[in-house]
Amino acid sequence: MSELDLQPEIAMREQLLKAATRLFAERGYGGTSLQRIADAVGIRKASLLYHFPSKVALYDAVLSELLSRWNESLPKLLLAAQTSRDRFEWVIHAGMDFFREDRNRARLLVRDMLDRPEHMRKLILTHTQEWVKIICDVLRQGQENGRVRPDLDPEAYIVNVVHLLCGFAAADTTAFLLEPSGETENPVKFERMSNEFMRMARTALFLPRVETPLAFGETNET
Amino acid sequence: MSELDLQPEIAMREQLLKAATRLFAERGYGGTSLQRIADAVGIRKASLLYHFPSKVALYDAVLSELLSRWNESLPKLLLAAQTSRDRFEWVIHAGMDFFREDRNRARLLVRDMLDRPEHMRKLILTHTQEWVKIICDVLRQGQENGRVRPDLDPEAYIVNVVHLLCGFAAADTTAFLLEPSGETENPVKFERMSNEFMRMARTALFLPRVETPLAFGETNET
DNA sequence: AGAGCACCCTACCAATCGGTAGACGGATTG
DNA sequence: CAATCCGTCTACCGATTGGTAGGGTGCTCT
Repeated sequence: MSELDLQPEIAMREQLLKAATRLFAERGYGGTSLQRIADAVGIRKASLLYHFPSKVALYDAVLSELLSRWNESLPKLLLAAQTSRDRFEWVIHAGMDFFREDRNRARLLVRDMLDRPEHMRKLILTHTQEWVKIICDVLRQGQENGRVRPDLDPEAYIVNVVHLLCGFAAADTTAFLLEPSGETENPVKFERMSNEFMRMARTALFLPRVETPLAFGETNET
Repeated sequence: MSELDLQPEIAMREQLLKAATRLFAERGYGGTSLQRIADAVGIRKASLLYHFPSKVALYDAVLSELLSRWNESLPKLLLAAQTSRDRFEWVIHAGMDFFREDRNRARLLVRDMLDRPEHMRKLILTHTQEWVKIICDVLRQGQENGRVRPDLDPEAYIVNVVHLLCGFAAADTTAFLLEPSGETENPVKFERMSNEFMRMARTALFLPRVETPLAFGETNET
């Protein structure tokens, strides 16, 4: 009886959060019952409701844990980068890795955008408004310096890049178009998707080096 | 009593489809009950189940109607365009308008991608595979002709553009970042989003005209 | 006139939903 | 040892779920 429960109860709450994250991401809030979550970790529904007072409380906990994880990983990257080109690569890569590392995150966020738009709006506002502003300033500086394309719309550009990132939520489905036969494994496809994504974002952002029309094989420093 | 039912029963099935489309898009499959759909059109749940044998049947009907609408609008556009630049603008615009015309479409598709990935995979395959191939061929031709950027990955590019399109599903939420104060009305924001989206897709696709580095104010013919 | 059909209804079903009440066992603490 | 607390349990709640059975009602076709 002692070898059945690996750790006594240290991780029960975390186990629940993990299982709930997966299930909410896969089947949505309405499509996931407390029963199912409880089954996933091998306890009874009533025991689940001891740890979280209600279903929405559990859901909110899942969501806020995700956001805190995001909030703790981003600022470092913003500070770490040096040149503007660096900063670009780093930030986009950060977002991409964050979603690719656990695709449930993207799914969860997209789902919440669809299920509770007004709620997500506030949430996005408080969690991203400031650094959206920062990035926009950098972009406008770049436009004055002649490094960033002058016809780029900074805010709209960022939102579209976010949309591209969210695309990874459904990448398991859409990436199928890369090679319908389905021979290559998913990681390979994601690599192609990521590379092209980065190329698109980069090309649509920077002006080519003067007098060499190709935005291709660029070296990056200030 | 005769003025209550505007048209006798001509449109009952269509009314149901319309209401179901809206509700499924807003709250998802699991989050929408037959009761609610029936209420939305003012009949009883049992009467709904006369028109559609089950919930999934209704859902499938909603989905297949959406797809047929898409299938009937696309080929025309593909044929109508003449030059390759034309074709590009037309196709992307077609997708954009299709989703913007009724944002429930985007929401519904994205939801289904999340809810039933494997199902959507088959569906996407049968409905889009052929013209993805066509577009890819055109892109590769363009690469040989020196009009399309040589480092572009055709398939991955298309998938990413699709992701961008799907972004309109959540645009009500994300477009908030354009101007957090929320003064401008949504149509204005969507216009900005669309313009920047087109600019990104275009810039990341075409090589600039030789010796003029700006992809800006281009005239379009062969 | 009357048989059939299309359409909507009321009434009901078992199953599941989120959530509560309270008992039990095993530690911790006085 | 007794008291207490924590975590899980069984048992139950009313509401709602998707779905069925069958009874009208009115229209059409013979």
